[in-house]
Amino acid sequence: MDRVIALVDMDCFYVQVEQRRNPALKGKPCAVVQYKTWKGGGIIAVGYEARAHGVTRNMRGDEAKEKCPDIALVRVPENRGKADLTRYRNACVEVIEVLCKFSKSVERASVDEAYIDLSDEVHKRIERLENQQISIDMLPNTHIVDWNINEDTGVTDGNTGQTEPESAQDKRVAELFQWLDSYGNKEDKRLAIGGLIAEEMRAAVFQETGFRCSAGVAHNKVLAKLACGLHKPNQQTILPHRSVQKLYRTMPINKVRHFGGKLGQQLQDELGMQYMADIGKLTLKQLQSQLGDKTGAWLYEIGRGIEHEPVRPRQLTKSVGCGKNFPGKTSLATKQQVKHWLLQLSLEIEERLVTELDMNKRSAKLLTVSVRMVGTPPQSASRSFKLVSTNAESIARSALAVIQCFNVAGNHQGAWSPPILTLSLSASKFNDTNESSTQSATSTSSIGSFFTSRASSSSELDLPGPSQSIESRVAEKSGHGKKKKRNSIESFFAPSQKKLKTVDDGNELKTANDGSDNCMKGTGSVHSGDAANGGDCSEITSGSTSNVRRHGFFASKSKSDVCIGGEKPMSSSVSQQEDCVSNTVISTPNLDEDSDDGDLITYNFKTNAPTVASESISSDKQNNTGSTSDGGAALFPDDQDTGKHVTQDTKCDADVVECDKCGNMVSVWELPEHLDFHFAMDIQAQMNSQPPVHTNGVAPSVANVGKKLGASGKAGQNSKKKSKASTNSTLHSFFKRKTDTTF
DNA sequence: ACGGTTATAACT
DNA sequence: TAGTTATAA
Repeated sequence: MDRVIALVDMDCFYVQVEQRRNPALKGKPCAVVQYKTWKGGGIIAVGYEARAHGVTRNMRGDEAKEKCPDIALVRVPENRGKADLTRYRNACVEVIEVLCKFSKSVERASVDEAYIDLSDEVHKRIERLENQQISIDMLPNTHIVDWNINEDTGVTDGNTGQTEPESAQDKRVAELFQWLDSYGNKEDKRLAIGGLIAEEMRAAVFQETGFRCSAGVAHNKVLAKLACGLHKPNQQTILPHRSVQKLYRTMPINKVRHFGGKLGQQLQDELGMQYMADIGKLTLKQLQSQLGDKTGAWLYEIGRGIEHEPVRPRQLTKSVGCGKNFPGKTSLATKQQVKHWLLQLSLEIEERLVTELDMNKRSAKLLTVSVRMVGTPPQSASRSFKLVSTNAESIARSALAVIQCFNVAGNHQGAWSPPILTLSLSASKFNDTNESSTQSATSTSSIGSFFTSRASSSSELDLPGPSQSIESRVAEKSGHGKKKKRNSIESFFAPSQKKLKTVDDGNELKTANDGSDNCMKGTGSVHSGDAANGGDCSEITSGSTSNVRRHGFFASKSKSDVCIGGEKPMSSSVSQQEDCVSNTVISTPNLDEDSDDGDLITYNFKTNAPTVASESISSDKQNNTGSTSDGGAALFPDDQDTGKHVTQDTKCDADVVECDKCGNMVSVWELPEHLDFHFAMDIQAQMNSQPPVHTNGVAPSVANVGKKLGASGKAGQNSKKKSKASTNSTLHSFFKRKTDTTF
């Protein structure tokens, strides 16, 4: 009771946003839907006029039309084939900004809700206004949950037989008056002032954004939220501590925050509870023995209207994610589809991350890919990897690499087995790019400085955002000890940047920035111990020796060679290991075959991952999928869809980009290899024009890589060819082949 | 076929 | 500690 908390909830937010954009919709029954084809689209917001006709969320557009023929259905914008909620997120920012004028601690709870801790503000006003009375007209839209009047909607109390609107208003005023006049404790007075501030906040929100909202004011978050829902559009409710028990007596458990799911069901099913008041009937011991010490203690207090969850000052989200469902028959059953959607989602993520860096000076460090697959029940799983580039294609490739283990379909035929029902990407672990960026990667080693300088100079040519963030990470990481050197080497193999025009289904043109590959992080250590140390992996920095972007080929090698964490997704963790073969450097596929999709990555991934400590089996739920820990390479023969597939794939896949180097259209999934081609071409040109200089690390590195690669060459035929990779002739043959198949 | 997100606790 | 899953909104 030491706090005064307000929960502001925007009324049918999306609808209001649309009505503001199109004023003609104001006052009319309307709803916002996404996707129109399936039964008129799914409703995600309903205006109050439409609610009056029985339209609800979780209803299809068609049903809404039946209930309310006049309803205006506004469609959520669609981008890259998926719903795009940017418009609403932006509107939310407007609101949050207004709220922040009233308190330092504003927590964005969702796109349309925010908690505000008004304690400090209330305290200030008490000192200033001292004994000033709070009059009813200062709380024009405020309701009080009091002890002697039946709350809950229009259920007549049987007392007065007046007209609805009037009686309601009279009741509100009467209660408010009674409360203001009767309270004697400090707590209620503070809540009253909180209500006053809430009125001001809501007025300001409306004035500055045009949006109406409701609010709840109480001593904690749960009660503020509960109170807010008592009087909804454009009103607010104060819930004094004294009124809690009365309210609880008729409040169904599942209506309260935290009790809407399993917990609430459990309380009802196992403890026979029905209303919130029932919680308070059990002793602390009883609750704890039934639900555990922690939950029990928490429940005990909630039952008494007490809760301590703090309002966490945070206006920005902790993660940026996007996803899409592919229900029923639309499930993704081919690699083509999976790749296509991964790219679409990645494009949105990229856009949002760039904006994030731009607007809030921060960048995400982790990318989590989640999938839900057909099964009974549907199976979910997620994998994450260190994010080193916001580049969509890079993200998409890495994402594919880490979820390919879930595809148990025959490698060929481009099938994806259990079909995917949901695909989503989420970027998190944001770090401010402000500070860390400046203190460059002061790698003292000659090699280090050599590559470092190269990297930075080349990145200057690129888009400011992403490239800079990469550098900052380099600096950050190079900070501690021995990893520095590795970074330098990694940077050599890491992709450089290059701008590419992406043609999306022939409709949009987009500029892609750097090409550093995500999923490319290195632990640098070969033993499991270190590797298991998950997040400790150093990242590959972006370095370049040419203006061409390259990853697949050389990058892969460096990974398998040095055993740089490579594609290994973040650390150990059960399932991943299953896919892993062993940390031994196994053949690294080569451009030759896997030219198709950046599957190359996947392959490496498997071979490397195992560096992690071998533990656990852990539940692994029902994960059929990769579970078959067939450590062998057989499991994921990583679609070595060979040459022809490549061409075929390229043709079928609409996700193609134009290579700046040669002007050819190339599938983004082949880009790394394609660019390797140019890169190698350049090297060859250099070699031909001037005698080989194998002095300081540079050339040797390349040669080394080539060797290892060859030694561990994938399967028969090509491995031979590879083994000579370090020689000119090999390079030559490589070019030749590439040229033949790709062009 | 309740979609798209976001957050946090729990488990390992 | 941190990745993955479950829960809740």
